[in-house]
Amino acid sequence: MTPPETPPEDAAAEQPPASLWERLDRPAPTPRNALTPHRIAAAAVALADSEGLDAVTMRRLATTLGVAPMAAYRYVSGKDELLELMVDSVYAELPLDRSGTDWRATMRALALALRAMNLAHPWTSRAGTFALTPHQLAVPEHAFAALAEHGLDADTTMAVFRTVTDYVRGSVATEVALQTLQHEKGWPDGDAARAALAPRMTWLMSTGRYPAYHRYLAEATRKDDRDWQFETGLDCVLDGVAARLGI
Amino acid sequence: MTPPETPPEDAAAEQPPASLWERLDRPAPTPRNALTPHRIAAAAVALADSEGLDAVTMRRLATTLGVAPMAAYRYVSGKDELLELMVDSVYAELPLDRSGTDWRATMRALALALRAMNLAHPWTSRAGTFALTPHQLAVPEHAFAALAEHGLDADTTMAVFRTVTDYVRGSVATEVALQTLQHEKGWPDGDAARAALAPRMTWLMSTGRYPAYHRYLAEATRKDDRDWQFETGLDCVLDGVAARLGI
DNA sequence: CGCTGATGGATACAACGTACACATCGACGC
DNA sequence: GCGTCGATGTGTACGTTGTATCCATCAGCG
Repeated sequence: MTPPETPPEDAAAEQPPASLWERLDRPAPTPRNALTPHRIAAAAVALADSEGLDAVTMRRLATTLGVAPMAAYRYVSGKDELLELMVDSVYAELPLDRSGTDWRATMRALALALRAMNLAHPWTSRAGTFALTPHQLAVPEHAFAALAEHGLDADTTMAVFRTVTDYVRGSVATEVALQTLQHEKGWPDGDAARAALAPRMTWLMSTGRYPAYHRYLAEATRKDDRDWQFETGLDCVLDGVAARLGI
Repeated sequence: MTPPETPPEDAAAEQPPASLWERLDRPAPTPRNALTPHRIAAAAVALADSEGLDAVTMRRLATTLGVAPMAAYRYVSGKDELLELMVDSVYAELPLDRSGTDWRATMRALALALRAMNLAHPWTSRAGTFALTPHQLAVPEHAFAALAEHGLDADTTMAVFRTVTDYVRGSVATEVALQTLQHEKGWPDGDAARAALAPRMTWLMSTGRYPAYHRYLAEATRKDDRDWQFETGLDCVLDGVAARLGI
C-alpha cells in the first residue's frame, strides 16, 4: 500500500527514522504527565479485550485516553504500528520461565501458555500473524534455548519450534473463532450455540451429503471439552516430533 | 453487533428467511443475463486474489461487475455473507478424491491440498476461520470417511482431524503472513525481505537478548524452503497421531 | 522575559458499509 | 394486445473510519 519507503533524510540525521522499538527503549525525552506508547498500548489492549478488536478505533482510543483523536499519532505512525504495539505488550506477559526441565516439558508449557494468552486476548489470533517485535522474538529464543542441547541443526530446531507453535496457532484460531462468534451473538454455552445453528445444520444434514459428519454429531460426547481436544492434539504433535527426531 | 436477529415475519411465510445456501440451491427464479451469487463470488474472489482482501469493497466489486454499488445486496445480506460466499467458492475447488488409500495417505493429501488452496488464495487465512458452509463441511466429511474403518470413537476421530487441520491452518497462516508482507512491500524473494528487515533485526540482535536466535540466523540453510518445512512438520504430526492411536 | 521545540487540538477529506426510496423490465392473466 | 405486479438494479444519503495538515499551547533554557 505505502510506497517503498523513502523518508526525507536530506535534513539532519541519515539513520532510518529510529524504529518503534528503538524509540521505546529510550526513557522518553520529556516525561510530562502525558501520553506514552505504553499507556496507549495498555488502553488499546483493554479496549480490545472488553469489546473486541473492531472497537479499537483511533477515535475510541483517543476518547478513553481523554485526548484528541489525532494525539496518538505522535507516538504511533498509524494503526498498523498500534497493532504491533498491542501484540507486543500482550506477548510481554507470557511466562517464559526456563526451569531445568527437558525440551518436551518446556515446549508443552510454552504451548499451554500461548493458548492461555490467546484465549485471554482473543483478538491476537486476528491481529498478530507475524510482526517481529521484541517480545515475540523472545518466544523462539526461549524454545531454541531449550532445544539447544540435543545437537539438532538450526533448520531442524526451527522445524520443531514451528511444528508445535503452528499447531497451537491453528488450534487456537479455530477455538477463538468459535468463542468470538458465541460471544458476539450472546450464546452462553455450546448447547445454546448448537441450538442457534440448528436450522442451518439441519438443512445441511438433510442434503444427505454428510453421513459421516452426521454420525459424529450424534455420537460425540466431548464436543465442548476444548482443553481435552487441545491437549490431545498437542501430545500427538509432541509424540511425533520426539519420534521423528529420536529425542 | 447486529441485534439478536428478529426478521419481520408477520407478512407471508413463517420459515426463517431461507438461508444463503438454500437460496443457492434453487436454480434462480428468473435466469436473466444478470447477477447471480456465483458471479458475485467469482468476481470477489478474483479481486481478492489479485489485489488482496482489502481491495474487496462493495463499491469496487460493483464496479468490476458493471453494476451500481448497492446491487449485490439483493443477493448477499452484507459483507459478512459475501465473505462466506467467497470462502465457500474457494473450498469448492478442493480436490477431495476418495482413492482407496489408507487414512494416512488421505490425510496427507488433504493437508497438501488445503495448503495449496491457501497459498493460491492467501486471503482465506484471514477471512475463513469457521463459517460452516457446504463445501467447508465437505472437508471433515471426507476425512471422517477415511478414518471410519479404524474403530475410533467420534471424539477421537474429530481429534485426529482437528490436529492435522489445525497444524495446517497455523502453518499456512504463518507462511501466508510472510508471503503477503513480501508481496505488498514488493520484495521479490526471501533474501530481499531479509535485507529490508535487516535494520530492525540488527537492532534486535544488538540487544544481546536473543543469542539462540542469532545462532539460528547464522547457521540455518533452509530458511526459504517452505515446502520442506511444511512437510517435515506434517510428517511429525502424522507420526504422532498414528503412534498415539495405534493405527 | 522571550525564544524554541515538543506536545496535543481542530478541522477536513476520501473511502467505507449500508439504509431507503425509486425506476425499470419480464412475464403473465385478461 | 395490454395492464399489472413482483423481481431486479439505481440514486442518494448518512454515519463512521483512518489520517493529512495546520494551529495553539506549554516546558525549559538562554
